[in-house]
Amino acid sequence: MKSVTLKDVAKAAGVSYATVSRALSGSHQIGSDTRERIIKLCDEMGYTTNYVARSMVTKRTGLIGLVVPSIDNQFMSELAYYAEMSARGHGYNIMLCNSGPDLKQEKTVVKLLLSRQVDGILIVPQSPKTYENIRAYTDQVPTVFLSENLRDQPQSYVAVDNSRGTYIGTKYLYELGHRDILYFGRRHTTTHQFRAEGYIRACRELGLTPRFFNSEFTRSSITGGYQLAKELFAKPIDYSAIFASTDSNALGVLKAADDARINIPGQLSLIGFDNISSTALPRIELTTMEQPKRDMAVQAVDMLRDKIENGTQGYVHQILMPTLIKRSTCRDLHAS
Amino acid sequence: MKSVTLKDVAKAAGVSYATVSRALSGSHQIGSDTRERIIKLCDEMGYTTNYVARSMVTKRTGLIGLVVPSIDNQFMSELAYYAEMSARGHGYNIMLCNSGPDLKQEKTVVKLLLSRQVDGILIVPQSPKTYENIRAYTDQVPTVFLSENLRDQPQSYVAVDNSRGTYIGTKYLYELGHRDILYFGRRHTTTHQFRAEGYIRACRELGLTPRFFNSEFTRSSITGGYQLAKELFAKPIDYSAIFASTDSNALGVLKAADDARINIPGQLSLIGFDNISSTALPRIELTTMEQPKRDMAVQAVDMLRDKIENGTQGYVHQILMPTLIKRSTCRDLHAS
DNA sequence: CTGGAAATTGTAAACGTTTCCGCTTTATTT
DNA sequence: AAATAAAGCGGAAACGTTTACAATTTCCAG
Repeated sequence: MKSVTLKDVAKAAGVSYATVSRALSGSHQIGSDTRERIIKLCDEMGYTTNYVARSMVTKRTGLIGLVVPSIDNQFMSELAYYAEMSARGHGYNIMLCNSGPDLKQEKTVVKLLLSRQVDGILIVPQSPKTYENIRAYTDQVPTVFLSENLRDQPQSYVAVDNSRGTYIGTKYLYELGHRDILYFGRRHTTTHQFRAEGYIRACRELGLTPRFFNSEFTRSSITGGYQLAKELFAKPIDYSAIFASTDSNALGVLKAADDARINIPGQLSLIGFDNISSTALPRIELTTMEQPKRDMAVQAVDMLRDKIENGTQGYVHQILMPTLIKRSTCRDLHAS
Repeated sequence: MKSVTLKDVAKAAGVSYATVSRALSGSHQIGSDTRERIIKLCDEMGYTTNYVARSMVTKRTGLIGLVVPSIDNQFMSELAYYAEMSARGHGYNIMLCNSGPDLKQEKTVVKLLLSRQVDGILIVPQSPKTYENIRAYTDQVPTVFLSENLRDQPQSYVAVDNSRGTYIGTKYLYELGHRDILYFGRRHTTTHQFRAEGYIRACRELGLTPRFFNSEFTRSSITGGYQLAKELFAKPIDYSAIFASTDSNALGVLKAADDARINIPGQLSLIGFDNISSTALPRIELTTMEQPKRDMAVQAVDMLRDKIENGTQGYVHQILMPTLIKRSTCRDLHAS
């Protein structure tokens, strides 16, 4: 269990341990012959550098805290995958924390991460309140927010252009011949305010009347969407398409429609937002607006690295473009 | 950016920093009046203990390395969720690493985790070769394997009773009236050997003839299952049910069946294994064998904690029971 | 009062690195 | 050949804790 340290190999090599350190760090303050000899020796003795000790003196841990509401969520686990791969490629490791549904836990894990001396924090907020919830810590450590637009907040984030996403999506529905489009789902977070705005803007341009069906309390989950859709389908259907604020919500709509024997896309078209992997499943094939998760994750760690390594101050809002993924839930009304 | 240390609050309190340390560690080597005074002061000054420095002297980091082939996989992200929650509840944090598809990367991340001085490693193997791949490290740090049975290996793991799972599943199909059941998918990892064995055992008892359709190379993915099922459905269908080795494979079968206009469960019944969350989706509703992911994760971290905290030697194989989740892809042949 | 045990606090070492500073030794220039 | 520069290496401090040990104070019995 006792591992070999710098001192051990120094003794074996007959040099000071400063020399061993230099040999390994690729410093040019050392002769190439001794360097090779020492490196070979380290290899033989099975030496691996102790990051904890190194961190002690360099004041850098090479650790990035990743806090997500819940890693068992397709959107976040995809983000986490790309973030970890990218971070590790640049010499960082990821400390994963679930912040759960309540603000207290979110604050707790952020504090914990600070205690752990992470070099930076990547956080996908659990709610719009996250910003003020952890405000006290964001100036103690480089932080970038992921996937939730904070509108005018002095914080760095990368997010998709949500407004543009719904704009593109409703325009697509219009081109397919739809004139009565219902916007369904969430509206209360900033992300969803943006999405609602894009929808409204498109309606204005297209001469359509925006219509909403939403509830303050529905969560972005399948069951949340299902329950709300149940209510919706109890009433007469005087629209030809639904724009769901979220893929999960759309999946709930799909389920409720099946229950009510409403044919999608035969009687009703449906489009979602996010392009979570479930949407591509057989029998689902949901048309949706894709969030470029890979780019988002990669750019977020790049942004964070810049703050960490160059001490970049200020904040930047990185907005990525969503793209339309055409699948099978939207009917072309022009077609026979 | 400069944070307040023990020395700072010691100076402010007019005591030595050993005293401050004792006040915070809840040691009873200290007067309760000074303790309270110091704790209050720490709070006011915003002191948080530096885990890196603490680790230096305690030789414990409170870090658990979690290595998974890919976190953006429903099964693993669920496991990761419960593992992180449970670990944090016991004072540990999770360092997340994707090991990808190749053994080299898996070895690399394990080495990295050792350098990081993690107290233990939780690993879901990417292949049966994982065991020997990281054998050199498993005696340097407490390690428990997750979800892949290693049969007689001297390593601790927690896994589901795969053999029993397929046994229960095929018995269920039998009770529904099925007499020709095809086992579809993977067979080459130990996990899948067990699954195949359970299927064979049930067939023997029931007087059925085991039949396999598999390929050495199909991966446990939807597309892998899809491609293999394409081949399968090119031939005549002389069986009434398919037992897919994996939910993902089953989803591939579903897709291929839809393509081939084979009605599931009308013409063909289908059962999977794992109960990944996609199986519960509307229009999918796959009948499957559930792996108790939460229990698996929790027990794995308990096992690891025992090794870490009590220095428990030896190894233990923890086998959990799978349960049948009846949904809509298996037809009851007795019913009208 | 006094002796000594118990309670409280201080001192200092240790953990394994990195890095600044200075001392040799060798190479280069004039 | 002397003077100067450069290269290679060792010594030692520092990072922020915990903890064994020593020192001091408090308290109570005799």
